[in-house]
Amino acid sequence: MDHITIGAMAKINGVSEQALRLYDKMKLLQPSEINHETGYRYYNIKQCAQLDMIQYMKALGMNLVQIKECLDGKDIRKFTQILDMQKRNIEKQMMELHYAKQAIERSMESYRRYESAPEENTVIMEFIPQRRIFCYDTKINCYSYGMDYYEHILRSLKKNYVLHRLPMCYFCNVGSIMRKEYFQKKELLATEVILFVEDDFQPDDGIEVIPEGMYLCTYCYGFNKEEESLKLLMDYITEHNYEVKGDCISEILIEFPTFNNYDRSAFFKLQVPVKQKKKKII
Amino acid sequence: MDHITIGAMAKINGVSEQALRLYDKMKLLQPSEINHETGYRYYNIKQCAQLDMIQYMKALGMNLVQIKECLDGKDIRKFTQILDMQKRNIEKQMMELHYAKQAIERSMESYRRYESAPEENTVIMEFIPQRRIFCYDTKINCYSYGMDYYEHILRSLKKNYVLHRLPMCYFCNVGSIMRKEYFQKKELLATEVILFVEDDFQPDDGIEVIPEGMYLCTYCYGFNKEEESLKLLMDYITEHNYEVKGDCISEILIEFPTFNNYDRSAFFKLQVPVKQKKKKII
DNA sequence: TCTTGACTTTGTAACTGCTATAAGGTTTAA
DNA sequence: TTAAACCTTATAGCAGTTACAAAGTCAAGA
Repeated sequence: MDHITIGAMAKINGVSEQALRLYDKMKLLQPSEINHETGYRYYNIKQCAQLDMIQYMKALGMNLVQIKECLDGKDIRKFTQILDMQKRNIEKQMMELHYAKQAIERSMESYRRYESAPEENTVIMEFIPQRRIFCYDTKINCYSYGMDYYEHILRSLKKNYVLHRLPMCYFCNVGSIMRKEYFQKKELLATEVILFVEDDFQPDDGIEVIPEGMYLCTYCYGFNKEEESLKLLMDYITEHNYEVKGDCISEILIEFPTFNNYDRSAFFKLQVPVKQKKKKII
Repeated sequence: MDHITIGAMAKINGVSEQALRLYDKMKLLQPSEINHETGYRYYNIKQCAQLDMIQYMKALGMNLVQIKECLDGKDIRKFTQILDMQKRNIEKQMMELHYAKQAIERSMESYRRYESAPEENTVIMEFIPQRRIFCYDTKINCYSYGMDYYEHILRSLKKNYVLHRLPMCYFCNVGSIMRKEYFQKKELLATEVILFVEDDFQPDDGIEVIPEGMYLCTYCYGFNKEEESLKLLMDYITEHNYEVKGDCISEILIEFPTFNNYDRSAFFKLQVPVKQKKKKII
């Protein structure tokens, strides 16, 4: 049978008629015969081979133009070149999906923590595993300027961030870090904003490792509560005779959609690594 | 500064102006102020928070409509629902990329083998590792009908294939399998067409495991050479006193783009597992 | 004040690989 | 003969931009 109508051809190959018409127009696969009075397209069964090839190349992620080049070029070398390119392409896409998936999981985790978080103004001890952060020093104290300035700092982080080719999906879970010395002196001074990144980022320029350990934590809602909560944490440590072991991190667990289009509102987790000063040896 | 022009807003956030105009039109992010005489849009620095949210959601793979729903809904539960959906979505996409990548690697491997293949009409011994195939019994002898019929068989395989939800990218590396009994009787009878699939397919309905082992192989170019080569292999086995250990596989390593739009042309590898009949015990 | 250049506005088309629809002509079988 | 099932072309739509064109606005210097 070498008189297959477009509908039949579509059916036996699992393609739509429109797709076949498109391939005709693009000269990817032209019917072996056209009735010039009616305009009807008729295919030959052997043309299925070409269609198989097209579908296979499509499955490899090639676009129609590339496929055309390949088939027109009549050069199998061209095909392998495109395969090579396509492979790198796919690896890149997989990387992106990988990051997106991690970001989603991180978001879900944050949401769960938000739902089961303790009350505000309570301090609790938590074990926190090792994490990695991307650190950006703004040289300006986050606590000495208002929210407007903070926005500008974030914009600058965003730029720096793109510069380091980090995937955009990490742009939740922002935070700031108050170095140990200032925290101990109860001085509200933090010049660095941070982003939590996955373990596949190697510690290098900008990437820092935060060690695992016991942390004293407190949770609060809203930017205006942050300073108050920090002071709470500082006082708690003095009162209960803890020793500060490292930097204090102010982590945004969830940032809420800004409903009114203006005010940022977020759920914070403040955390500082400690150990008991006068521990009894059992 | 609450009088940021669209260009400035675009720059500090790494977005295009057109994107901002689109967000305005879609009511995703509308400028805080519009000069009704000039039509100029002016943004407030605090609106960056909303833009961050949009960019973050986009990075998670959400589309603009979903983002709008999320932000409009003012419901964080909606967000987690979409996250959940998005996660499954990403996993599916990763699966597809995984298959596409495997298919590309398989193609590249085939191409390398094609380039370094031995001459036609020579028989060589090869060790071949375990493989999995998807098997489809056409109930019709591939060798008793012409190419037109073969095309129909392939169409039917394609359908069956889609039915089993195998990714389309395996539709290269087609082949046929001649069962041991017929091969031994030198009877050209094969009713099953096959596809090689990855190891992640569990042996079940349609999926069969081909054991590793030593295979006698011969390579040939073109469908018309296949029968001849099969006979060569059969005779070689008799002459050299080998014992057939399993089914004979006729594998298409590369199918060439059908340049003339008609004739299928391919590079075959015929292979049959054997052992020496009268092996000396050393 | 005029000019220049950098900005802004709106609107349209293009991109990809189709799908969907409409309005109308053809084939086939009862 | 007539209806069903097919075919044709042409158009719009999708999503998220990008890339124009044509025209209006702003700020600074001569």
